Amino acid sequence: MGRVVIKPQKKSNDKYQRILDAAIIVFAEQGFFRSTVAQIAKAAGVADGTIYLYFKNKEDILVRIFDDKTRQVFARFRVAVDEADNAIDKLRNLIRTHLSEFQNNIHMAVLYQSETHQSTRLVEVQIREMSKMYLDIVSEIVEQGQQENRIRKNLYLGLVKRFILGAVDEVINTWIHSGGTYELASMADPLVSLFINGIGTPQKQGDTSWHKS
Amino acid sequence: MGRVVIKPQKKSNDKYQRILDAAIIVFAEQGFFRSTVAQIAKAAGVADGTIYLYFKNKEDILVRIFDDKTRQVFARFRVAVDEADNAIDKLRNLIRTHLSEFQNNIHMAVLYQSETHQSTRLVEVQIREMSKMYLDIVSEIVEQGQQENRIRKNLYLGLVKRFILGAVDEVINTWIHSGGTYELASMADPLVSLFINGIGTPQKQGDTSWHKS
Amino acid sequence: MGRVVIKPQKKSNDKYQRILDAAIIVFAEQGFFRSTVAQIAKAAGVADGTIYLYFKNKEDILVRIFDDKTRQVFARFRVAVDEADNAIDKLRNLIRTHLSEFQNNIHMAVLYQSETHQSTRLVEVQIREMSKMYLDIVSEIVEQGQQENRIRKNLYLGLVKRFILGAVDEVINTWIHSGGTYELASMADPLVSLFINGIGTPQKQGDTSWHKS
Amino acid sequence: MGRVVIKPQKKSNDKYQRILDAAIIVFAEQGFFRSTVAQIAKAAGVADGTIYLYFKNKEDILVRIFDDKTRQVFARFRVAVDEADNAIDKLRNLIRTHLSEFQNNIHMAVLYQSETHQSTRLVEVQIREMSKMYLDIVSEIVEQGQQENRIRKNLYLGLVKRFILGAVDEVINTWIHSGGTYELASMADPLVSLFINGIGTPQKQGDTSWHKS
DNA sequence: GATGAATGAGAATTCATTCAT
DNA sequence: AATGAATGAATTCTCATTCAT
Repeated sequence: MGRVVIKPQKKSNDKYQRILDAAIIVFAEQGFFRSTVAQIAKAAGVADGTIYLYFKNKEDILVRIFDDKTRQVFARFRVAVDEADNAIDKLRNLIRTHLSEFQNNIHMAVLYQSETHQSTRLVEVQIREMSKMYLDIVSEIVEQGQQENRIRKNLYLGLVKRFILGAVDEVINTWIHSGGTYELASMADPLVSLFINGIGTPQKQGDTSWHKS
Repeated sequence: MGRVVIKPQKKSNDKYQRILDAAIIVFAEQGFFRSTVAQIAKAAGVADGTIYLYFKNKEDILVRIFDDKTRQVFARFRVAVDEADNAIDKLRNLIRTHLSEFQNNIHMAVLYQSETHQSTRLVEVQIREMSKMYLDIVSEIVEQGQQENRIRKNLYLGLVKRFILGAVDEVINTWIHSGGTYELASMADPLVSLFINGIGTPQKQGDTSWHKS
Repeated sequence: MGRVVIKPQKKSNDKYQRILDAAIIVFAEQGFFRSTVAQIAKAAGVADGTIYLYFKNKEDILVRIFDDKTRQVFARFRVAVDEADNAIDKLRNLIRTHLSEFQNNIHMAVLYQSETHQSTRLVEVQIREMSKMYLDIVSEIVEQGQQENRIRKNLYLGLVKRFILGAVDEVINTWIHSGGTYELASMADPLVSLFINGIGTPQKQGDTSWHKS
Repeated sequence: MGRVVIKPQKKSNDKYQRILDAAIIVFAEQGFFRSTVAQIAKAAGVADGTIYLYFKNKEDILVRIFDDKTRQVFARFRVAVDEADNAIDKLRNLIRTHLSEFQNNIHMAVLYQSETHQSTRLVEVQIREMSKMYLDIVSEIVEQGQQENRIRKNLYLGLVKRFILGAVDEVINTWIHSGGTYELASMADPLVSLFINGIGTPQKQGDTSWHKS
């Protein structure tokens, strides 16, 4: 996949990309089931039949979107995290990148939200993989934070990961349903603060941890 | 099959409920668009045409599910919250009820997760209303907690609400995709602890702001 | 329940009439195929199933309408014709009655127009019979007129009958599609005049009609 | 007109015509409502779905039949009329063409008879337009005849038009219901004679003959 | 490779008719 | 007799996919 530049290949690749990009928009705007292959073809500026030269069927388009596009996005998460040193900064970089990538790509954000919350996912494998990748990064950060003594040690890591991912997801979902207007990335710092400090008053002995009762 | 004869209720209400209950299962298992009216009819033990005596069309079934079922569930949240005195306990009751209601109603949980994360929702109005109801309860609790000095005052309330709802949602979503096997309600206390205390180490005094690096 | 036996019988008859009358209106307004049995039942103020106590099926309603109602109307044509002495007056009475009956019964007029011009008539037998009855009356009148020397003898009777019936029908059809507003019966005299005198200028002599007498 | 235009293809034009022609026959034989799209497709030798590449829906097929076919027919009336000089000959040409066109096109004749006599017409606009066109031609002829002193001047023109059109229509309708067997066009001359001379005895002021042959 | 016309399986919905009450 | 809920056959229309050009 890396060498490139052979003419027919390039041209094909061009159509492949155009179809993929068109599909992202059409799927995001109408949902997978309400979208028709004809709509995607029209949006991509190709004939209906051409779709089937590049994709096995309608569902395959969705699968490839997740294969190609979301992998790229998630790769950037890795980079962003590696750019920071301590756990808190890593977490902040992760969330900031997460929010800004989705902000720059509202159609992918919509697709991702929609597909991840389906019970019978069309892209089950891909989502599991990406979800795991994301949660592994968070795990890594949390564990580093614990070593750095910036993050508490008596945590249920499996839950902490959901806690963080879920909050970020919901912020994105709210943004989507508001029409994607306001500045999403600016939510990163306040979110990290909530993750780290919680909402409780710090001065109290305040331990309401779950293992108590 | 012969001994226990359950009388077919002459009350049409019976059929209405049977169709509704059947639809919840079918929609949850296959998704709205992959489900056919014939499947629902079969699951409900009625003829295809009978569906249309009780529902305007396929979409109307989904709308009524949200109108009827989820309202009932959300009414219980209110009750649970009112049973507690202080804000922390209210929050714990809310989340515990939320989790246990969805645990007892996995199909509704699936439907709810799916519909709330669609971009073009079929039940937009209902979801907006319920979402607002839920977030209002959370607001109320947070504000009471601030008066009780149990919850910090320098909070961005709009974000705090998403932060809490998102985390709970993600816990439910994870549970659904694990097959709904483990005890969901037991996540309530650990979650509340995370909300209140965050994941940061508490020993640092006075640092409650997020912009301090 | 068995005490009063007379009432139900009368009541039944009442229901029969109500259904028939309701059906005439519904069929006229929507056409036979677009009308539903449920609509007729509702218009008649009876239950759907009740229709089937009085009529074999939907088509049977239409048949009975023609059997009952139109026979009554055509009976009056006979009476009107018999009230006049000479052929011209008989023709005038026939047409005047025809127009005024249909004017007083626009829904029947609509039904009649519609059904008589269908290729596969649902009431073929009835229409043939009534058509014959009408044309026979016209024949009778024309023949009497020929004996009275009021009507030409070198006529193709089969055509003359159509010529008269067609013109009257078209006048009615035009009236229907104008909304049935103006005075239909007033067309009788001018029509008869056209039938008798034609539209040609009378002054010429030395007749050469279309076939050599 | 702002109708939705369906792609006029070169090769597909063939299919368009085949569907149209098949539909004329199917509609004529069974009536619009009893005809199914599947029947038309089968008669045209195409798949059911193919119909919808060329027509918006079932009703659209009927509309296009009237748009396309009947306009052609009516155009010929104009030509036939223009070929004659005096009013009587024009009228004869009109009626002769009318009868022979419908004779050569019995299915269209059936469709036309049926649709024009419906109260709620599916092709209201088209029929109104064609009806007006026809009646305008008749008006023109009559007025010319009056100038030529071949047609009486004290006529109610609105009625005369109906009188002529109705008689012709009825002759066609009778022919249709006889099975379309005999020679329809041969009715033209006798009909014109009836229009001109009427059926009354000319004894008063002599003859009412309309032409010298 | 591209095309887009053609296909036909499949789905939603309607409604005449039946039948238990 | 009267009801009207229930039925399911029948119909219209959509759209993913194919294939001849």
